[in-house]
Amino acid sequence: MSEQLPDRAGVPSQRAIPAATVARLPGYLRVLGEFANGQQSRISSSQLAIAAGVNPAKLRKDLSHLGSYGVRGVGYTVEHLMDQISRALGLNRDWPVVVVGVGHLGRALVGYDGFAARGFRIAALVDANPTIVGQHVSGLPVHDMTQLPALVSADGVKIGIIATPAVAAQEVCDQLVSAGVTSILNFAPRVLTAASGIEVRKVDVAMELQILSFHEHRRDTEHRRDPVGVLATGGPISDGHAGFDVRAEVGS
Amino acid sequence: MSEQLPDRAGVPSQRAIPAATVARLPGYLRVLGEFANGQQSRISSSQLAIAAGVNPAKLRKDLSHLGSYGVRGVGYTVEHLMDQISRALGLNRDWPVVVVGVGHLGRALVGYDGFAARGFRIAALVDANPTIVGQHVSGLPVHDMTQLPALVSADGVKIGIIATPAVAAQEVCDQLVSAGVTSILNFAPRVLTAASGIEVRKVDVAMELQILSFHEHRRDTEHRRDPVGVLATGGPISDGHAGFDVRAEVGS
DNA sequence: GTTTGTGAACAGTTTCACAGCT
DNA sequence: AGCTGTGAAACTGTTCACAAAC
Repeated sequence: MSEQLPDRAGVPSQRAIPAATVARLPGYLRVLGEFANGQQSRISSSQLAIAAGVNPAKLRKDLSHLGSYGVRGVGYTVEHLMDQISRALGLNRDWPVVVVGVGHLGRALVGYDGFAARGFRIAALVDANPTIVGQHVSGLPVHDMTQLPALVSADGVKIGIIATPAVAAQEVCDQLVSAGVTSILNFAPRVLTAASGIEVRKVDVAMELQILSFHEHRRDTEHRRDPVGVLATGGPISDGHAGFDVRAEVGS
Repeated sequence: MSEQLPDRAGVPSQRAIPAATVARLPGYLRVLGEFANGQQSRISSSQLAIAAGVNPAKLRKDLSHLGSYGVRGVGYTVEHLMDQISRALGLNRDWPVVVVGVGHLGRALVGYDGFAARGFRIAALVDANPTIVGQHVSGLPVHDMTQLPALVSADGVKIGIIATPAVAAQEVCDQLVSAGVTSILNFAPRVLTAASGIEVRKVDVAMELQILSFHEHRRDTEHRRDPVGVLATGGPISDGHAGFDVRAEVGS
């Protein structure tokens, strides 16, 4: 941030992008894609920020971490910005992905178009259930778990998705890691333990609903105690999208 | 935190639970449930913290915001703690939920057991597609969008789930809000705009994958430039689960 | 002895406000 | 004029370390 490594070549330093920034870049990228479709070739920080649901200053600081330079007095070039963000995220290549667990959720994931749109290609489907193995889902065959190491190494798969029941998740995680996967997206409601170099992220619907429940509950009890205004209760949860106007932009 | 409101009755203040804490409470609750199943009635902060994948100090601070008191030298009572967390999250009641969009994803959600387990009851399924309307999914009829206001008010639904294609999401969001829903979980890859009192959370698979892609990309480029160690690149992304041992506990 | 609860130090993130460039 | 990039301030969140309680 303040530490500006000189960086070997004249390449703008992409060292040390803050975690919070990385988590927002995909959102910017999607919104930029919409502007590009709308034939717009230049965009200002406030235009993009409002569309992405963030504060303009935050957006500019985020972009500054990429070494991405807009033009003062003018704004950013939509295409150039998309290119820079894609590069920072490593999206200018194809990422083969293996999906373990081909139940309802796994099928929903396989059928999701947003996958291919960003360069994620489903390289293989794997399941432990013998009645599912051998089926074809969206044109892809479902393999047995024993095939996992071969499938992963054949395609150089580094990203795995766990869409199994909770009880199987840790075992699947271990097998993915020993097959060579180093990034995991876990949909099972279970804490996963993995070696320290492995990046594990989770999507947990029940947890999200419980957070919403908290808000509804708070709303109730506050109305009861304080019918006029809102007591100090701390801002939005977790991702911390700050609403900054009457209509708050939320989500990505 | 430092401000200790005296609070009207002798009730421990549950004012101002930090957003980051609220986001972790569901995880604690699940892990506690596992210990309860295992017949364990008392638990220490470090035991629970390790199982939940967080730092023990963080866990204790989180619990202290609930006014939840353990016993020094002993630990916490599993059942009492579950009760306190449930209460803080508003889970000691039933929450009817409406699901809009009954495609692959919607069906996966409807079939997900974790729902009912925490008191979330699917009150209604709604879809805009005439070929889906009238079908039964997991025993529940799919209603037409025009029925939304009636369904929501009949059951006092406050929580809505959007599982539609991206193009429909904002329109659905508006309709949910005008029907009386005040908390929304959005699965569509689209920024939603809603009135400031409405709580919107999102689940975005493509975004999660892109964050994993960033990590894989960074791993690649670092190995290339710095084969020995790891350069300063900032910690884990977003939720900030700090690994604090050789095996990092991740997820919830 | 053990373990909690918490002030204080630290780290990360957001926002402000303005200098600097077009 | 307009808009970006960025120090500095403000805020939020995490971790340490220890006094207090059992």
